[in-house]
Amino acid sequence: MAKISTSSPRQSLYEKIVRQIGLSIMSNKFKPGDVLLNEPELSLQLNVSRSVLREALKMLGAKGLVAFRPRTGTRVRPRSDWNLLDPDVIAWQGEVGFEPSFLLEICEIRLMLEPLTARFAATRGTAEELAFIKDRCQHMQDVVDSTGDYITADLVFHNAICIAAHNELLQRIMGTLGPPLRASRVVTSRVPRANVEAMPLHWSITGAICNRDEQAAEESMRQLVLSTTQDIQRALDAL
Amino acid sequence: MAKISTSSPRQSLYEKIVRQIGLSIMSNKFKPGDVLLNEPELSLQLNVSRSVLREALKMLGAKGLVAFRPRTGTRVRPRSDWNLLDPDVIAWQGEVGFEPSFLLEICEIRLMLEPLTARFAATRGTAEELAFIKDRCQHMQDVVDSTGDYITADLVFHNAICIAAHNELLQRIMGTLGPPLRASRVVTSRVPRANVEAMPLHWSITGAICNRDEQAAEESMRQLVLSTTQDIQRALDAL
DNA sequence: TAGTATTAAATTGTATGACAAATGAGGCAA
DNA sequence: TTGCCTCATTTGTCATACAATTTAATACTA
Repeated sequence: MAKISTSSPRQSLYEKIVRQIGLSIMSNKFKPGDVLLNEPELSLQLNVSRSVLREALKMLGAKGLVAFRPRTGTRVRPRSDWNLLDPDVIAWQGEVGFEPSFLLEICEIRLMLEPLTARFAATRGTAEELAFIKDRCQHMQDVVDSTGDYITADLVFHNAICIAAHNELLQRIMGTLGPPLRASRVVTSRVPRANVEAMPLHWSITGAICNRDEQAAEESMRQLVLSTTQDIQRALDAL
Repeated sequence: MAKISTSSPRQSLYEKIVRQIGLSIMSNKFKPGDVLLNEPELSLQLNVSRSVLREALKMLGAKGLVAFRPRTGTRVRPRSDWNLLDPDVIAWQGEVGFEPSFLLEICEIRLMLEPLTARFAATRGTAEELAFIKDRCQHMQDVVDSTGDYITADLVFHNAICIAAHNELLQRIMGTLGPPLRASRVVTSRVPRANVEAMPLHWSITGAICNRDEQAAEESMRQLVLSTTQDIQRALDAL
């Protein structure tokens, strides 16, 4: 088995600093509106040179997390300015723990995107892509009893459909929404029956797409997402 | 009248460099896979210090445009890795000229998002928010003969609906999709009749939302987006 | 006193030079 | 051929100095 490390083979110093400050912002250690320590002091406190600190801050600035002004300092921007779809921003939020409201918002976005995605897959998917979808659906069936594997297989399945829809921007959005979805699935998959009970819907989606039945593909996908959303909502309420 | 400048009151040097290299990438002057000049030479060529160049490159790296490796150099990443929803990335693409395929992809995303957005607005919008939607619809009517104003009014109208839907993530996505939408509207609005002919649909959306009629709101919004998409498609085909 | 211009201090912005660390390529040997 | 070693190239990191910008205090004037 190769390296498992999710993110840090050999992280550069500036990458560590980016991550560290990014996490500090997500965890509300630095709140929006707050002014960070000035660069010389902050670099001293983090034990890095000012160059490294600045490069890290610039990266955070590029993600919309902070803004710079001479004399005033570096300020954490309001949440509405953050690039919420930036992979790092999403990942850091996940490490700190997603807000339930954020997860529900993602479910809503998914409810908007996925049904039409399935429709487009049915319309435009190549024979190979449809075969792959079917294959991945079968794989879900195979690992239906293994919670962790099932979640991964589920994400791969939905991603396969997304690829068949032939929309690069859509793939990008769904891709960045993957990790939070995984997070919410972990919650819902506590109930072992949920996986088994969701399989019929997955099969009907797969069947509809492979039969080029746009309408059925869209509708069954809508049902699936609705059902998943309800599961997540219930699970979050139970906390 | 205050400053009109759309973007550059007094741009810092590193901001100029970010923009410059970013545009070079978008315009395919640096293609994905290409290796940039090494930092000392590039900084010499751009006439800035290596610090400034590095901070700029780090910002581009934060947006997924480039990757760094010792000895190998700084390489332009494949388009699939770009943060396509980053405001700057979108803006730079726009300055260079959007790919027609990209605009069509955006239309598809819009077709996915907006109908349900209208539905949620009908369900969850406050009285003030609904009043504002109505107000903005009226404003569209008022400026229906002024192409430029109409496009802006249209974007504001759709944004008002988005706000009433109460989904922060959705607002973010629609917000970043705004500029490219404006770009495509500029194409379609050449046909003067298009504006006038679209008004009835806008009014029925507004009416449905204000009457809390979710179903009608969703459906009429779907019709509007479909019709707009067809206009854009025709306009692009005609090029 | 009020209002305005000036000055000063604090912070980011920019430049330069030096060295460390990592990596890929080529040569060398088993 | 294969594996190891050496070396050159490039990014990574550090330190220091000074410029530019902006806010705030201060002095000055009406």
